[in-house]
Amino acid sequence: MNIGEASAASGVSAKMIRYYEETGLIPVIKRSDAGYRVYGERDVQMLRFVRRARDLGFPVDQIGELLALWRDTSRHSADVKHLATQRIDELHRKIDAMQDMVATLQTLAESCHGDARPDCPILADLSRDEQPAQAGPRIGLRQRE
Amino acid sequence: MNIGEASAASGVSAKMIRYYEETGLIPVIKRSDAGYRVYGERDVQMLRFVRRARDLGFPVDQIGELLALWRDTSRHSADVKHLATQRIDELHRKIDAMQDMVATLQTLAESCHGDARPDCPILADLSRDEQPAQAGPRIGLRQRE
DNA sequence: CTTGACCTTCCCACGATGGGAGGCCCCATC
DNA sequence: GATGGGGCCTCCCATCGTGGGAAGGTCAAG
Repeated sequence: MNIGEASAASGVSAKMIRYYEETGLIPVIKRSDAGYRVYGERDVQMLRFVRRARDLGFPVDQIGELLALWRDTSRHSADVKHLATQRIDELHRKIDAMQDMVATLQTLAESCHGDARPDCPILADLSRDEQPAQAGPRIGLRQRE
Repeated sequence: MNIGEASAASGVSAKMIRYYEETGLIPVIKRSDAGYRVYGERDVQMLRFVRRARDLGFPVDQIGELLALWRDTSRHSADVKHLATQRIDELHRKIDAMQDMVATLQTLAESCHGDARPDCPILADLSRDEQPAQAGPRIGLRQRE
């Protein structure tokens, strides 16, 4: 099976399959005489595994760990469960942060007339003077600083 | 005020201030004879505005719109409110998606013993065969082997 | 044998951010 | 006036996951 078929069967784009191989997330695949990558059923299964895990929001390094556990038939299910619950905790933290943002935005939006007048507390709040020193528990989806 | 002071006063790193200027999010700042960027109070206020909006998770292009509204003293507060409520909706959608992930992960984790045995439904589920949602109409894929 | 879908590698781009090199500039201290 | 250190400048590179595209080799069907 060539990369195109493997892509169609796994739902991972050919670009990303090559990228995963290059970065070591998945092992180097054997080649045909012409240099084409040749995939087997097991490889497709592995790619599907990666895609599902990405869909669930696992970061790539965690997927590497999951893959290692998947390949290791003597692995402890506790290890897998640990990664899953860890991921659940992370998601909860992000959800909380986003709910905080929603609350702030809602407060601001409610105090904004929403008419043709130019005064809007949202803009006033955004530029208000505050102490930027204690950047605080940097809510937000990106890991900055 | 030089960029370092503006950075400290606004909470935006000097790197990012230059980046925002380069990408047009904020206007080009005037320079001293030596080529140093020189900031005024109003500029610092603008940078604070940007940082606050980033903290609230606004994507950069939306911040550009907000900034335009902020500068435009004749703007309609309805425009601002619209952006805010739009952002609230987006956040709600993301929160829902993440809660779905949490639910899936929790179901999987609950059905995993979490002991030393190698069988764990999480791994089985991740590699299970499913219809990969056919990424697109890939014309004429050759069927070999 | 031609055609064209497919494969290969390599380079570029995004968005937002940080790191660092190499080179000016400014001010304080000697 | 000279020297030193720290701030500033512009570039380049890296991240992370993904897509786009060019240039060129391969393969199967007509």
